[in-house]
Amino acid sequence: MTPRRRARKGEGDLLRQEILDAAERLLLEKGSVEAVSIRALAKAVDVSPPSIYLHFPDKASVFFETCARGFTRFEASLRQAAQGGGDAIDRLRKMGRAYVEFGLSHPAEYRVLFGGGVAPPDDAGSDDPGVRAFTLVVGTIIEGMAAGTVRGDQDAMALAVAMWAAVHGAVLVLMQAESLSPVIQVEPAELIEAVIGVVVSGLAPPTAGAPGG
Amino acid sequence: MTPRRRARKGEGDLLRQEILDAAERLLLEKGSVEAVSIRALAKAVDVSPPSIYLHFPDKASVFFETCARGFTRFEASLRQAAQGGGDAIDRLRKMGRAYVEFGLSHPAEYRVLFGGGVAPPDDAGSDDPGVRAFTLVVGTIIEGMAAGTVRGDQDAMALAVAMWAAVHGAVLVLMQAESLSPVIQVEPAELIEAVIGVVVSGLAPPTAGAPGG
DNA sequence: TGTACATCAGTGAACGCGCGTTCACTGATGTAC
DNA sequence: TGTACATCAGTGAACGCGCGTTCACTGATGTAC
Repeated sequence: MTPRRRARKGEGDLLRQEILDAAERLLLEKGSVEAVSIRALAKAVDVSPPSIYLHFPDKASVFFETCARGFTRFEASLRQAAQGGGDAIDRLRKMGRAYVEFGLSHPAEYRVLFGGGVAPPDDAGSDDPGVRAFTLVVGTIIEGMAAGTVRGDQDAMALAVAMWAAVHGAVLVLMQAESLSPVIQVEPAELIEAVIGVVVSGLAPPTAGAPGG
Repeated sequence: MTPRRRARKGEGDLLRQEILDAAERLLLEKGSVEAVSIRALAKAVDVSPPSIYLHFPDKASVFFETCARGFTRFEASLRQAAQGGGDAIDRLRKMGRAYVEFGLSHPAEYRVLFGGGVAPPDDAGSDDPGVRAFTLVVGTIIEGMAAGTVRGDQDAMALAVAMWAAVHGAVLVLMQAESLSPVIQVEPAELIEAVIGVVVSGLAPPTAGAPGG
């Protein structure tokens, strides 16, 4: 391998960024951290494997950093949805859409972020962007309860988990949409709206006399 | 290693079953097929690695068969819930509980079955137990629509996917309940009921004037 | 019942592979004089 | 401006490891005579 042109002064971070970009790309392609080797990563950025270690202490660190970037983007997209106008229910609907769309457009990254594979650093505490995103949902639900547009007969946190679980499941189910298509003959876009529609109307106050949760 | 006492006549399947049992146990312990090696499996049944190949053509076959057993049990438990009394909504609620309880009591197996890792055989078609279980949900929803207890303004298949996604997400979120506990201070049992309550009331006909899905 | 033999469920050793990581080395870049 | 030198981002080769799988072999079991 002819040596990569050595980084000039001020270009020290160039390879580092290339590595992170390639890690993200390969993760998307391969679907899991285990399936992306340091060797493959090095090849993708046209560098020898040991070069990776000039920029990261070990493999886990590379993917941890990749995930940190992903989480930050995810939170930003949910926050943007939460800041749109409308009442709490409208905003919850928008956040649900943003969540599902993020997941479906970054499937491998999503899997890594929310698959429980990579734990956020212990020192992140509630500064973890995933936690911040969840907190956005909780806050919106509490606002809705105060305004009477969200049912008040359940714990706000429990309702937020319900919403979170539903959209999380929706992403995973829709990711397999191709393999499901022989069974389910419905358009993906319609499925997204159906899932969000069901869970959001489940968040509304129960009709008097209807079976509660 | 002192040779395992050779199987006697009629005991030919003994080791085979021990292997499948151990595979299931190790899968639960390790959490993924990749994390369970043939060598570890052999050690667990106190046999040399090549012995596995006397009973299965390769590693994938061992875990495929393990999963087939799991899927069958899963479908049975959902079917039992579906056969309970009550109207469609009641039965959907029971099926939801059965789904979540199955997932939480067989976490690793659940991950393998529904994580998209192991595909059902192509020749299974709609005889695949997973598909049969899903079909149960669709059928119950259609019954409910006919009886007017389930909303008729959406495709039955789409509503079934919504329900499926919600309970699937619930299982995965609740599996990480320990790591979530600093964030969510709600009892798991309460969370299960909240998720099912939300999705089931979202399946009911929308209140006139309320925002539909 | 006793003995020679076929069967076949088990074995230990070894295969080639890709992995993460370490090591001593190289040579272009930038700098001190 | 020219030259000797320090720096350090890159390199190729090799490490030890565990993996799935194959192979020729073994020896208890069951059977034919």
